[in-house]
Amino acid sequence: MPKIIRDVKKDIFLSAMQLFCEFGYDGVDMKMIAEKCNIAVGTLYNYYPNKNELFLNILKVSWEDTFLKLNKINMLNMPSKQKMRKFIEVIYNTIEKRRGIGWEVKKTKRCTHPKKDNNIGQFMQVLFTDMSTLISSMEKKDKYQHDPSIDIKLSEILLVSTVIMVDAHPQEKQKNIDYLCDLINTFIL
Amino acid sequence: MPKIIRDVKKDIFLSAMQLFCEFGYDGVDMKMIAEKCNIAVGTLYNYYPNKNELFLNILKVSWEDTFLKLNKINMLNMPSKQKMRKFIEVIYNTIEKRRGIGWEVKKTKRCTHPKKDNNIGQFMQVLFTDMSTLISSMEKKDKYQHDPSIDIKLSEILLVSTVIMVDAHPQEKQKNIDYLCDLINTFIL
Amino acid sequence: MPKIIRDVKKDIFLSAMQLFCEFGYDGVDMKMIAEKCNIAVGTLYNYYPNKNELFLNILKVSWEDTFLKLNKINMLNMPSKQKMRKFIEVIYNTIEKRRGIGWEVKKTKRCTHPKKDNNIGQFMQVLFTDMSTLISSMEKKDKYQHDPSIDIKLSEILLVSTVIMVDAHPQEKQKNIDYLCDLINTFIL
Amino acid sequence: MPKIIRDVKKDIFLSAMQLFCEFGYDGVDMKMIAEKCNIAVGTLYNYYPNKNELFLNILKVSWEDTFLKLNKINMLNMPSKQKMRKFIEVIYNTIEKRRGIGWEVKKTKRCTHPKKDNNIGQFMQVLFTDMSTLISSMEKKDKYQHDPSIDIKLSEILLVSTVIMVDAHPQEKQKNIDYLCDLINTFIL
DNA sequence: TATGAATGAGCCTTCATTCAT
DNA sequence: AATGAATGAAGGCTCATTCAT
Repeated sequence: MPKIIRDVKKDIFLSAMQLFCEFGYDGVDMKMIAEKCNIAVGTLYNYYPNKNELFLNILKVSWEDTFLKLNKINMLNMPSKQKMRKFIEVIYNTIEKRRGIGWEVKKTKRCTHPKKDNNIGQFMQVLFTDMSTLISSMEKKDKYQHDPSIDIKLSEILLVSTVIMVDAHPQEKQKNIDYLCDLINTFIL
Repeated sequence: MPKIIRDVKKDIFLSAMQLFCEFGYDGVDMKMIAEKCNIAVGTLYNYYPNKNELFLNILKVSWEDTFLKLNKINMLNMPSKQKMRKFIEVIYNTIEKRRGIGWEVKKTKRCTHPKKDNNIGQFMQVLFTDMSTLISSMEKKDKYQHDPSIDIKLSEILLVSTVIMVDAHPQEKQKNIDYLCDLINTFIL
Repeated sequence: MPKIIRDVKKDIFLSAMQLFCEFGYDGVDMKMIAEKCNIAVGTLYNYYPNKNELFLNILKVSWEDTFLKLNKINMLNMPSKQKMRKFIEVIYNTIEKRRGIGWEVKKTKRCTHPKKDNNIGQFMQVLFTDMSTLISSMEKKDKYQHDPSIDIKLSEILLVSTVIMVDAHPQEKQKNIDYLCDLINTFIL
Repeated sequence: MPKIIRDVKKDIFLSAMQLFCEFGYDGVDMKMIAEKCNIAVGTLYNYYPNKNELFLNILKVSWEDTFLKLNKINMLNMPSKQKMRKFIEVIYNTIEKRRGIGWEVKKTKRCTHPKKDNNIGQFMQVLFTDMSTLISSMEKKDKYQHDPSIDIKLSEILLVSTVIMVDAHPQEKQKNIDYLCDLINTFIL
């Protein structure tokens, strides 16, 4: 019978995630997180070296899970368009769950805070790249077939468009997904 | 022979714009702006009442000009797709000039600081709405014709997609525009 | 054997009080208070949410204690004039201890900054009112007996007169009190 | 026919007085004064070396006039109590007209801002002294006759009490004056 | 490990005063 | 004398991070 030991690190992770989702990076301070976990501020720093890393970690883990699912879909044997729809559904769900954090997708290299070296933008780059690798396995229409940048661009467009749909029209999930499919399928065979 | 008088207000405007573009709203402080203009911090406040207004002003002016152009295009007598291309070119140019500021798009609904409510998000709402009004005059494909939300969604998707293209692939302007046209034309007749 | 733990909150309270007494509200800044306590500015804000609250707190606590004493006196069974002397002694002592803070009396109605509305004036109103309630239980001379404003006016006059006596003639406590008694007893039976 | 030349110095004086009356010393800034006079801020400094001197000047001139009147009354041949009533009426009127400035009466030596050497408190000392000289010529009741500090104390009490009456009960002028007479006459023969 | 008070650099904004024109 | 833009020191407050217990 396993002893119920509170997994503080997880606790922090989840609480911070909720807060970041609701208020965004700058809208959350370490005290809020600590309070939500019922621990002291100092304790946070026993598990995560700083606010930035904590945020980054949340971002990474959130998407790791998503990528697992995307990979599975990718291995299925089905037409690209069908795959793409499944793709989009998974991405939509992820962003829907993460709300606020989703927005940080739009912080790329340029918008990094100059003083604090937050490498969030860097993470986004990785996210886009990973996503594009998956997309690269889908067949494109002739016109785009030989364009080396099509995959990364599709992944970028898909992600930011999903984010804004989730944010601006949260009630219309199904329709949003349909739009997004139509949108991306423009390029898919 | 034009008098060479330094137009401080313009100076501030431009310097601030560059900085906001590069570092985002939160990444810029009034001292940075003042230093970039070689003026004292206090001087900034002779021209703009506060940081938020300065930013908002940059945003507004940037887009005012753009809307003038978009309106002109809208009145032209030509097929929707042609119009749309011209549209996208204008928008692309605007965002290209303003770069990073585009990212503040994220300040829409959810992610506004609970405490310091700068009304940037409010501005973005207006921007999206105005844009969608213009788009509403273009004929959509049958499938989308009776969807009341299509215009606003197209404007949202167009804007965020343009922002990310400009940001991530600044060297491929022509190709980006082509993609964006293909993307949006998916919905246009 | 009492533990010698520095009570920071008390420390701040006392230091701030001394400074406010000496220099008035506007003459004191948070840095001065912090320096007097040998703490960082930020620490102040761990104990009091802002300068105004800190000041108000000092004001309130100072007078809370005083009102307890005044109430006790009020319940005694003795001629009004005797009561009044006891009253005045207590008030004099309070003001003597708090000195300069008394001057903030001026923050009543009119002279409040239009912009930064600290509610010191509001507090003074309450103070005057409470005081007048106590005074109302004392018998007035016939001439003033039916005047509804006599109590509040007496409390106002008593307080400001005490403040100025304490301030201008700190060495003559006994004589000051005698004057004040004569002054107020003009109206008391 | 005298040319109508705007007396700028007088203009500044009057505008500043009105503003100081309404908003108090700290509630008025040089720009407000300049705007009220329709002159540039810099121009103010051609007439008054700084804000403090301007304020002081207003204070002095305001009271100079009052002292002229008080002196006249003092020379009249009438019972002390009658004189005193006339006295109080003049003082009441002065303070009533000056409202906000009246309050600065209560800034005595202690409450001077430490950094800026404002000698307002100093002025108040002079005011009290002058006033007490006038009062000294009135006959006191036996009990107080040989008290060297009675005159200054009476002047202090009279002034601050008048200020608070004017401020707190502006509608009851006549009654206020009656109270003040009763109050001070306690000491006058 | 946990605590949470302490830190202090940093931010936005104000305003009396100066000075080139 | 008049102008009013420019100055920059201050002031109130925040918050990521540290550290003694």
